[in-house]
Amino acid sequence: MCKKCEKGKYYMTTAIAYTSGKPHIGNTYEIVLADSIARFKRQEGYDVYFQTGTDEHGQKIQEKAEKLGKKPQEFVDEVAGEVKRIWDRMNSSYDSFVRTTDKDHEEQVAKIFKKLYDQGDIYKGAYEGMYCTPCESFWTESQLVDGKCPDCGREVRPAKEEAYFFKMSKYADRLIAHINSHPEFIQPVSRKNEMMNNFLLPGLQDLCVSRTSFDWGVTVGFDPKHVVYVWLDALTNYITKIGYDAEGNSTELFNKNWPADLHLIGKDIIRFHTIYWPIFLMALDLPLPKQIFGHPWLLQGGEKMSKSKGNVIYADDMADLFGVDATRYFVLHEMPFDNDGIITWELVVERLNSDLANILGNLVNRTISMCNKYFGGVVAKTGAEEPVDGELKAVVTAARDKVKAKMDDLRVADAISEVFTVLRRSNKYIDETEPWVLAKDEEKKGRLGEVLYNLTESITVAASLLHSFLPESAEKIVAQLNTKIRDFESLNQFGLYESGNKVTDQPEILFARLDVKEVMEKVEEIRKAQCMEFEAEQRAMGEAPEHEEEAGIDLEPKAEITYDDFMKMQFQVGEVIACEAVSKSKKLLCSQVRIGSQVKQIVSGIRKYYSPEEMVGKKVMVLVNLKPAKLAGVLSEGMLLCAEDETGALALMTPEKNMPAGAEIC
RNA sequence: CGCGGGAUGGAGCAGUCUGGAAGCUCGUCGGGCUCAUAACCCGAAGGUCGCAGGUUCAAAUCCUGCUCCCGCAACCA
Repeated sequence: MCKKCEKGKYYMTTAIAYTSGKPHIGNTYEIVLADSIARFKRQEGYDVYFQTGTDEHGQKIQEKAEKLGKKPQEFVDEVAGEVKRIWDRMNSSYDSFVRTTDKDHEEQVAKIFKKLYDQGDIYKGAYEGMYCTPCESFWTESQLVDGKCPDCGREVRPAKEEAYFFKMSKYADRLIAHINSHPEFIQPVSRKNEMMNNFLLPGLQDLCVSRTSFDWGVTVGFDPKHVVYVWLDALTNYITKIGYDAEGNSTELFNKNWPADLHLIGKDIIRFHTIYWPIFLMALDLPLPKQIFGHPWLLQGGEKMSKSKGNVIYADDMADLFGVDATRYFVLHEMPFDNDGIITWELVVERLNSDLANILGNLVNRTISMCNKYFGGVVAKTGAEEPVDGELKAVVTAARDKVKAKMDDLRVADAISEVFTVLRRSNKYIDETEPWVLAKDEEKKGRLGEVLYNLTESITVAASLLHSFLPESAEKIVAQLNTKIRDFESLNQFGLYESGNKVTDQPEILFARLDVKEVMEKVEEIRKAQCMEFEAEQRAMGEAPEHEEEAGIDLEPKAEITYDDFMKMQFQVGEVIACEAVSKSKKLLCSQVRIGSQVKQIVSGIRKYYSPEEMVGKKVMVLVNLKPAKLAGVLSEGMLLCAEDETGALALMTPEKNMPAGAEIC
C-alpha cells in the first residue's frame, strides 16, 4: 500500500520571497496557491516535494539593513523568520524551506559559477552603461525609456563595473525550439508570445552575473571582489536545495525530483524563469522544468498595495479577523487565472458570509441537526430511493473529475467552484425532499433516513474535495460527521459513508457570519496601527544624526526681483478648517483654508509630513493670488508655504504669534 | 505620442484567441419553506457588452479611430 508510488513524483516550487520586508497578502497568495496544488497532487497520489523559501542577498537588503543599523544576516534572519511564520500560519505544507543564505546553497552557487566559468559560458568583461540602483540593473542607452530605467522609470546614472557575463545567446536557439515544441512550458500561454517577441526573437543580450558594488551575496571564489548577482543565486535554489552538486555528486533526492514539474511564480518574474533559468540549466546540462506558471496579482481595490498608502492587507490580519481557511478561500477564489484579482475587506466579508457561512457551513450544520433531531444522530441507508436522488448523486459523483480537470490546468478558483456546485445542489436537495415534512409522517421514516444519508454522503465527498484548499475546515467537517477524508480514487463513487454511523451531537459552527460594519471598525484600527508602524520605520531608516551640528543650506541664487515684483504676490494668514487626503495621490493633501471671509481649497504635497487631522486648526502662510491649477485632478487655489530641508522634509510656515485668518503677510 | 492593464445590468467577474440566441456570484424586489448560522429553495426586475465607424448573412468577439479609468511615472502651486 505504498500510496506514494502510485503516480510518480511531483516536484514544485514557489518563487522565493525577497526578504526586504514583511510579505503582504498579495505575496502570501502564492504560497496558498502553491499549497493547494501540492495538497491536491498528494491527494491524487503523487509523491510531492514542495519547496519554498526566501531570497536574502542583494544590495537592497544590504542597504536596508544598514539604515536600520543591523547586520544583513541579522536583518534577513528576522524577515525570513517572519515569512516562514506566515507561511506556517497559512497552513502551507511545504517540504522544504530554502534560504539563499543557507551554507549548502551558497557553496553550490559558488561551485556552479566556477563550473560555468571553467566551461566558458561565463566570461569576465566590463560593464559600462546606465545603472538603476533600485533595480540593481544596468541598461544600455537604447533600453532606456526617456532616459530612465525601463523597469521602474527612475533615474539612472552612468556607471562602469568589472563584471562577469553569461553567454545567453549561445543557448537562445535551443530555448526557442524548446518553447515552440512545448506549448505547456509557459503558462498562461499568453505570456509565451510576450517572451518570444520581446526578448528571444530580437536576440538575447549576455547577462551580467556578478557585482562588485556590494558584498552581501555569494562571493565568487576565484575572484573575491565579486559576488554572484541575483538570478544565478536565487534561481539555482530550485536545484541546490534538493541536492544538486555541480561536481557530479548530486543526491538521491535530486536525481528523483529533477526536473521540476512546476515553478509557480508571479507574472513579474516570468522572464527570468522562462529565459535565464532554462538557459542556466542547459549550460549545466540539466533537463528543463516542465512547466512555469506566472500567476496574476492580487490588488487592493484595483491598486497595488503599498505601505505608504496605508492600504496593505496582511495575511495575519485577515487570519485574525476571519480565520486561516477563510483567508485561504478568499485568495484562492478571488484570483482569476490570468487577470489580476481584487481584494477589499468588504469583498472578503461577502465571500465569507455567502460561500463559507451560508452555503457550506450552514449546510453541514442543518444536516447534522436533522440527523440528531430525527434519528439521534445515526445515519443509515434505508433503500427508500426516489428519482430526485439521482440528480444529486450525478452531481456529486461527477465532481471529482471536474475538480481534477480544473486543477490540471491550474485553475484553482474554478476547481473550488466545482465543489461549491455540489454544496449548492445539496442545499437544493433539502428543499426538494423536505425532510421536516417527512418527519411528521411515521411511514416516511425510511425515506427520511435515506435523504439524510444522501446528504451526509454528499457532504463527505465535498469535504474530501475541499481538503486541499481548506484543510482545517475539511477535517472539522468529516470529524463532525464521524468519518474521514476519503481517498481520491473513490471520490467518484456514491454511498461509501458507513451506514449506521453516528454523527456528532454537538455540531460546531464552521464559519460564523460576520457583520461588515463591525469588521470595518476593526480594519480602521489595523489601518491606524499600520500607519504608525510605517512612520516608525521611516524614522528608524532616516539618518539618525540629525541635530549634531545644524548645517546651513545654500541654494542656487535666483535672479534679483524688484519691489514691484514682490508686491505682486499676496501673502495672507490662513486657517485650515478642513483637510483630507487626495485619494488619487500618495503625496497630496487637500485643505480648506479660511482667509478672511472666504475659503480657498488648496492642495499641497505634504501628506508625508502632516496628517489631515493635524492640519485642521493650523494657521498657515498662504500665497493667495496664485493662478488656480488642478493637481491630481483636484482644484488648488493657492499655495501653502513650507520650509524644506535637504532631505525634502517640509515644515509649514506659521505666524510666530497668533494672528487672525486673513492677516496680510508683508 | 512615456510603458503596461482595463472598460460586459448596482458590485465583482466569465465569455473575446477559434464571430452565430448576453452568462456566473453577490446585491435588490417578490414568493416558498422552517431542518439550519435572519440561513436554504424558486421566480423577477435590471445590460444599445465605453464611443464612433468598418468587415460580415451575423460582431461583446475581427479591423480602424476615439474617450475614459487604473498601476508605474508624473503631479509636491
